[in-house]
Amino acid sequence: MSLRDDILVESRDMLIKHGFGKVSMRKIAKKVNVSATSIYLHFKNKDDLLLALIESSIEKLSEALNKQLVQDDNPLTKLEKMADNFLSFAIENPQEYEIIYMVRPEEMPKYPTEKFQQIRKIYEMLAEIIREGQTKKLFQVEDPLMSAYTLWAQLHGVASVVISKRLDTRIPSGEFMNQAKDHIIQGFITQKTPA
Amino acid sequence: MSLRDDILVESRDMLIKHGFGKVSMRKIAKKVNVSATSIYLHFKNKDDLLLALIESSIEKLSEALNKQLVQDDNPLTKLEKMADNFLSFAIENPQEYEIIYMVRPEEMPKYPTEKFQQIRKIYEMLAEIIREGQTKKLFQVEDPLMSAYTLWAQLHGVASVVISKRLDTRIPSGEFMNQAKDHIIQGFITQKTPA
DNA sequence: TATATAACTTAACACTGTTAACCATGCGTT
DNA sequence: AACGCATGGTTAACAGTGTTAAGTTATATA
Repeated sequence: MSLRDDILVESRDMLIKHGFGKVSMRKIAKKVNVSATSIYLHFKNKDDLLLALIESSIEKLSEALNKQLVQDDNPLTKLEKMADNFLSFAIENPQEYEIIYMVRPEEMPKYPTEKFQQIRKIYEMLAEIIREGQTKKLFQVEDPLMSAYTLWAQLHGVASVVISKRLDTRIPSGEFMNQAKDHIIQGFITQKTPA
Repeated sequence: MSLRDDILVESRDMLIKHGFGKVSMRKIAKKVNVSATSIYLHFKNKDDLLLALIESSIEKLSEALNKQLVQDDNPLTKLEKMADNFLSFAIENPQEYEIIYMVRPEEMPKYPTEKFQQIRKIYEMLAEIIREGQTKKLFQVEDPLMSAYTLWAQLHGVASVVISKRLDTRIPSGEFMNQAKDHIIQGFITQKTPA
C-alpha cells in the first residue's frame, strides 16, 4: 500500500472518529509516521486531500442509496426506498455525510467539476426514476432533472437538521425523518388540487 | 457606543464581506484599534462572539420572514410568502444565513439553549399558521410543530444547495427555488390520494 | 560511473485562538 | 487623604495551524 493510500485511510479514520475539524496535516503525518510536509508530495494541499475524502464518501453514499432496490419496484417505492437509504446513511455516518456538504462556498469554485461526476451520476439516476414515474402518470413534474435536485435538496435539509442537532428536543428524530420523507414524496405525487 | 458593540459591528461586517472563515480575533482587534486579548474581556471566546453574531442574524431572518405578510391572508398564502421570504433572505444574505447554520455539531452541546429562544419562536409561529390551516381543512398534517420543523428543514436544504453552489449549472437557481418551494408546500396540502 | 528524479527531511514563515502576568485608571471605604 | 480593589486595557508567550523553501538520500536510468 502506498503512502498516499495510508494518508487517505488514516485521515478518513480521523475524520470519522473525531470530525473534520480535528483533522490536521501534522496529526495525519504522525499517524502514518512521516513528516507533515510529505503529505504535500501526494496532495496539493489540505483541500485536495479533503476532496479525495469527499470523493470516496460520495462513492459510499452512492452505493448505500441503491441498497434493497429491486428492479421491478414501481418508481414511487423506488424513490421511497432511496429516500430512506439517504437518511439512514446520513445519520449512521454523520461525519462522512458532513464532509460531503461541508466545503464552504468561497472555496467551491476551486473544485474541479470532473470530481463531481459521481454525484452527478446520482442525480441522473434519480431523474431517470422520476422520468419513469412521469410516463406512468405517477408523478406530476415538469423537469425530471430539476425535480431530482429538488428531492435531493429537501432530503439534505432534513438530514442536516438532524445531524447538526437543531431539532427540537420535544421531537423524536426518527418520527421527524419519516414524516418529512412522506411530505417530500407527497410533493411529487399526481393529484387533483382541491377546488 | 461600547467596545463590545464595536467588536460586534466590525466582526459582523467582516463576516458579511469576507465570510466567517476569514474572521479572526486579531483582525477584529486591529479594526477596532485594540489588542486582540481585549476581546476576551467582552466575550468568553471566539465561539461566544460567533454566538452573538448568530443571534443577531436570526433576529434579522425572523424579521425578514414576516415581510409583506397580511393578517387576513389565508394560511396557504401565508406559508408561501414566508417560504419566499426565507429563500430570498438566504440568497441575499448568504454569509449571514450561513453563520446561522454553520456551527458544527461537535460544538453544539456547548451552546446554551436559551440563546435559541428566538429561533424557537419562529417555529412556534410557523406551527401556529399550520394549525390554522389544519382547522380550516387546508392542510393535512398530524403534528403542526413537527410539520413546522419539516417545512423549515426542507427550505433550508434548498437554500443551502443554492448558496453552496452545488446546483447543476444547467439548472437556473431561480426556477429551482420556485419549483422546490411549490413541491414543499404541495406536501402539506389536503388531497385525495389517487386510487 | 554520472546524473536525474523521486521521496523524504528539517527549518522556517505567517498565521491562528487563548492564557498569564502586568499596568493604569477611577471609585468607594476607612 | 490614603488604601484597596475592580475595570479595562496591555505585552509576551504557548501551542497549534497550513504551507513553502531548501536540503538530503536513495534509486533508477543514460
